[in-house]
Amino acid sequence: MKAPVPVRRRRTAEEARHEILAAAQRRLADGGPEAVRLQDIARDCGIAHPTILHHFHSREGLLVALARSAATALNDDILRAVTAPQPGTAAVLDRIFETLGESGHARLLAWTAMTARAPRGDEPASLRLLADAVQRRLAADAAAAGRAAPARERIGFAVRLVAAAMLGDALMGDVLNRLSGHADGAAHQRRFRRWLAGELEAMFGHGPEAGPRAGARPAPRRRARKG
Amino acid sequence: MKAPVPVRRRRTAEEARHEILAAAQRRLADGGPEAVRLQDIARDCGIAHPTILHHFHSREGLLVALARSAATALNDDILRAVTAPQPGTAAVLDRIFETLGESGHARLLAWTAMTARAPRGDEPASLRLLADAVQRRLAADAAAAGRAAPARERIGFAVRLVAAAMLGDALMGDVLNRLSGHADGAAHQRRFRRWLAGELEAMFGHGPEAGPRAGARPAPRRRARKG
DNA sequence: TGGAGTACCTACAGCCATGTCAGTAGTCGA
DNA sequence: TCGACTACTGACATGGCTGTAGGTACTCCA
Repeated sequence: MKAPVPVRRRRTAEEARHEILAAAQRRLADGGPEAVRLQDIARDCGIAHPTILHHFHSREGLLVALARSAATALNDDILRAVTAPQPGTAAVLDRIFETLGESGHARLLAWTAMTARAPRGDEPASLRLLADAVQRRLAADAAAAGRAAPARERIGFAVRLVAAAMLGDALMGDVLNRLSGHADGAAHQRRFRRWLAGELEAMFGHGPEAGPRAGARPAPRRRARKG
Repeated sequence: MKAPVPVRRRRTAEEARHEILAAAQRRLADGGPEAVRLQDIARDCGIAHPTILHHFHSREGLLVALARSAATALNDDILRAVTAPQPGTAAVLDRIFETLGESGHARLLAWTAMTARAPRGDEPASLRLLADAVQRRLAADAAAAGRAAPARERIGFAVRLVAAAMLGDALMGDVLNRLSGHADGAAHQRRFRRWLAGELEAMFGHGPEAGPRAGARPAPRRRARKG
């Protein structure tokens, strides 16, 4: 009845490490930090737990690797979300939020921060790169519209604001929803992101009316100014 | 040499529970969730670990109590920060950030969210109350200045934005600093809060010039408008 | 002042997660 | 096809953490 599953499946070391990390990430994301147990991860991967130790030397080694992989994965995701072909601000926020929330990156990052297992600052300063990208785009748009480009520092702060807010929201969105008295969390969070997108565009003289008012309108169509 | 420390110190049950929770909170705040061990907490309190079990029945019981106490403590802190006698926006942000960061409430809350040990929604919707308070103040200020009061929904969103951002910053500020390429984290975070305060005041037509520009000025003196 | 109640203790039991060891079985090159 | 290499395994050792049992001492009240 049961298919003759090969008793052993042999992977390359890299494959094995990757599978194990993925399983560990899943465990961490939806079970909290205490759920990262070698035996469970091993079961998820269909291997014996000493194999994990073989590849990562110790549980601590696995956790460090996990933190590193989380950081780089997050970097990649963020950069991809921004480098993507000219989406609206709201779309960017949605995409970042999804990445952070659904793939558990926010949790990974939070856990990383909480346990002080942060990788040695050898990762690229991705938020700075991100701010650079945003600045370039805003400067181009401003030039096209005959306005002055926003100051660099404000852009940096805004990026940080969005990063912190999206992280906080991805991580503790449901708590915030409860504290706000909102029953339907997801919908409210979406409207919140729409609103934030509008405010950001207004903040940088980029919105449909270039005024400070944006309200909770559906995502403003900023492409109109260019077409 | 060693002072004749009383071998046993007898507390009321409430005192004991309180001490234990405080110690547990400290452990959690600066050691991560895996650092909440009965034996360590007991040592911190100068008691034997079965005493903790006597008061909380099990480790899980302690954790649940911890989550509850964290939620109410955070509520209290937030409300106190806002109910306080008319501080500037920047001061409020600083105070909330401190509460969140230094007393480890952000970490407690994050852990609560991560392990899905959230207390049953019986806590007051403190963010809603907070938004109410902010709305009252803004309405009064607007009336005094002969302006229209900001819409309720925008205030709610702004409160949520600030909450998420302050949580994210308190929890993962150093990570954000590294990703932004800022070496001196604390100073940058402070300037960031100043900037955010300015933007918020501008956003609600409340700043010194009521314009969208606020930059990184030192906290605007909005009391001038009233004196 | 004696007894009930309970905060607190020491000692111990059991469990479970990490880590070790010695061996097995795929893979690859000579 | 042989040998080296290594991914992988089952069985076991170990340590530490939670939880139990039974006793001790403090407090309060009749």
